[in-house]
Amino acid sequence: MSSADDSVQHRLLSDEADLVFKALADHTRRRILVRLSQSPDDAGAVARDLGLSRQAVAKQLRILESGGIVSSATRSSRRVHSVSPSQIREVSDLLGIVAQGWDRRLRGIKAQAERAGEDP
Amino acid sequence: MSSADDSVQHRLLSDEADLVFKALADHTRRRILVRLSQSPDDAGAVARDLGLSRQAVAKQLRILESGGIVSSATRSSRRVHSVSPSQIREVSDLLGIVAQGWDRRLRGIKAQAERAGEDP
DNA sequence: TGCGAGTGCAACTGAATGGTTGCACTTTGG
DNA sequence: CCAAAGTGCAACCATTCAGTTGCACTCGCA
Repeated sequence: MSSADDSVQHRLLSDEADLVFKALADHTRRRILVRLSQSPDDAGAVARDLGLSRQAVAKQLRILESGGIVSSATRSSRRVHSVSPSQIREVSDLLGIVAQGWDRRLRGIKAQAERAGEDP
Repeated sequence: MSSADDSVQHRLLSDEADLVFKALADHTRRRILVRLSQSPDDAGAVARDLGLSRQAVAKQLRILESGGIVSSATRSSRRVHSVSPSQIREVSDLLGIVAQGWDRRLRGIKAQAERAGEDP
């Protein structure tokens, strides 16, 4: 096991990863994400489009923000939320490395795994 | 608004995506994933390593399987679970496109969107 | 033949969570 | 000046869910 694997596994199990994955795990939050990607807006406008209460959307936006997936800017009394792709790209890259690593490892493991299974 | 965006948004909101994201959202499941990536094994062995009951691990393995993230092979009375990277790669690519798309939208570039998104 | 180690299924519990409602506050515009 | 529309905070409800426990089953081996 290389130190690169250690780094990936550590990041996979970090608190930050937990926030990002949890933020992406909910269907409503992904709907908000899609809606926000079309045009940044305040919680009320998003709520009207998705057929939810303003507070429900605000709550989910807080979770999305905690994962760093959306960012907000307060303008006078309004709060405009927009998608910030950096964290999404981070997770994408991380999972890409993970899949690649396991692909490589699977090729090596396959033979001995079968042998060990056939004759333990 | 290209058809590529429609495809990405549809996949982001699909039931399948829901299963995958939910499977990745839990810390214990990611620990199981990491453990399984080091060597495929049965639920009991994983449970012993992680300090959990066998049934708890089996339950999480079922969720991981429903998301297509791990696959299992029954050998006699044992069930050996291993990571299957295809679904992880799928999510990685999806999020990559999403982040890229939003980056691109900020710059107003559309040419690559049509090429990158052939509709299935 | 029987014991140990593996499996699945099911019920239960406690915690987390998504959504609603209600209230108090700030800002804008007629 | 005051109503409309925005904000945050908090309590409450229903549902989901991770983990445990218990039971019945199958397989391999001594």
